[in-house]
Amino acid sequence: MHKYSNQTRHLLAVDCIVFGFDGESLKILLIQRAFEPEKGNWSLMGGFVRQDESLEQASNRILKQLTGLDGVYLEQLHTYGDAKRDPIERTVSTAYFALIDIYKYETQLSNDYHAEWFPMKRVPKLIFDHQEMVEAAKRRIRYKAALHPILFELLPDKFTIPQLQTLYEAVFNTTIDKRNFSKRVLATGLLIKLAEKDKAGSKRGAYYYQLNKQNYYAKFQAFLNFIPNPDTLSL
Amino acid sequence: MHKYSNQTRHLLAVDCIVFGFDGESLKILLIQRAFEPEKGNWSLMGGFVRQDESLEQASNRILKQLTGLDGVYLEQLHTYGDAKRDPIERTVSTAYFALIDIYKYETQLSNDYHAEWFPMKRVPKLIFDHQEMVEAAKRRIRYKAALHPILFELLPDKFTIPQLQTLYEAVFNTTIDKRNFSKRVLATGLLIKLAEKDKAGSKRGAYYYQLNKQNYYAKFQAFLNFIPNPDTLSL
DNA sequence: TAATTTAGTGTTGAAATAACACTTATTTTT
DNA sequence: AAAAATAAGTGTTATTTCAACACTAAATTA
Repeated sequence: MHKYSNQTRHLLAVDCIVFGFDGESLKILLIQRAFEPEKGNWSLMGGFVRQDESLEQASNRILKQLTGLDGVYLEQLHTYGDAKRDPIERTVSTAYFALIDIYKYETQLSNDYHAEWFPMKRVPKLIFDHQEMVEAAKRRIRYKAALHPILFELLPDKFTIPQLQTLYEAVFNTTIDKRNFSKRVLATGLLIKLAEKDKAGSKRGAYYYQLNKQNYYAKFQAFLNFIPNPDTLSL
Repeated sequence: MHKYSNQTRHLLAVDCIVFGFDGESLKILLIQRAFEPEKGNWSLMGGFVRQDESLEQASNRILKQLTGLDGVYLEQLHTYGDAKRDPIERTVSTAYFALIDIYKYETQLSNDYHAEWFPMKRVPKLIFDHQEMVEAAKRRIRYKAALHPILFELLPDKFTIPQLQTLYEAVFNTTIDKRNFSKRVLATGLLIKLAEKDKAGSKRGAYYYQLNKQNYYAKFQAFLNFIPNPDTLSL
């Protein structure tokens, strides 16, 4: 029995903007919608919120369905509540953005959902207001990454400084002086240098680093100023 | 007729965290809940989202009901969707925070809603998860105000630099050197000095300033670094 | 063994920031 | 009418941070 009688009830959904980094560019995982309307068109992965499920549970469930991954960095982005945003029936949707290690993504799932990675710069036309959600997610990841060390979530456990720099350059669509960059990131105290080298990326090989988890959690909220002149970039 | 059949429908609400500044401390407007459960206990002002109303429309409607104000600075904070957050019946609530000029607030409305201003540091126990919403709003206003000029929304059209400084000191719970503060804010190019003085606050009187609206909108998104060492403050 | 490729590192000038104290205008008190 | 009290307003300097800049080292390939 409903106890707040007389109040309208609404459909509630979550949509996930999934970011990955392939060493080259920042990418977003999209699916081809399986049903009408807009069947076959590109869309974010989403789903309805169930009766006894929190929004976080719903988004984690949907993310797991799509990627096979658990325990992913997931952050609530914004709730989209325009009465006309879904042409079928009014649906309010909370968008979450996720940062995953693209190499942990289970690619066989791509087939199930007709999923595909698109470079951030070449996102196709999307259904409903998903375009707007993606734009907001792009702004948010840049905003947040300029101040907090979230981009490590996109890398594997072991990574090199040149890889990290390429990631920052991709996210901010800029180039950074490598001497200044390495000084800056090492000064955060977030990195632990390993003895091992990555021999794949270059002839000489670059040392692997891993996150100092303790410092990472401790300093996460501080303004780290990872990026020179965030002002001058169009965030 | 429902077209996404089989999907659960949910109650949807908005709750508003209303900030004001009385020249002394940052305050939050709370109401005494008018009905059971928790009747008479302190609560945020909120209400259900109607059938054909967006979340923005709902929050503006509720804010107007409570304060008499239109066109207020209103920003979506977060959506709270825990299945058990409302003990009566599952309700998902999107929290908005509002910044108002406390002297434009129509105080006769206080009676209708048993509303009262509470200093940010002395917020009473609140119903449901409203405490958590208020904490999130406090973090957000600091985070945002450290980088963007939102606090002007709390001041009247004409204000003095000492008033502005008191506001920043209240929000960040710190003291700021007044020479450095005035250099910093004047350097933003956001202020226009008026010929008139405010004679109320001091014997000598302080010059009034007003916002340069054009620069305000143009520079709003830039990282203005309004606050020295935002790191060292517990944001 | 010479050539190629990418990793790794230090210094210096410029700009931003933080620390600091006195004078001025006005009102209130004596 | 003069003195005291109060808050406003303003500049300089040392320190820190930031941006600009180029060569050497390690390993592979030709």
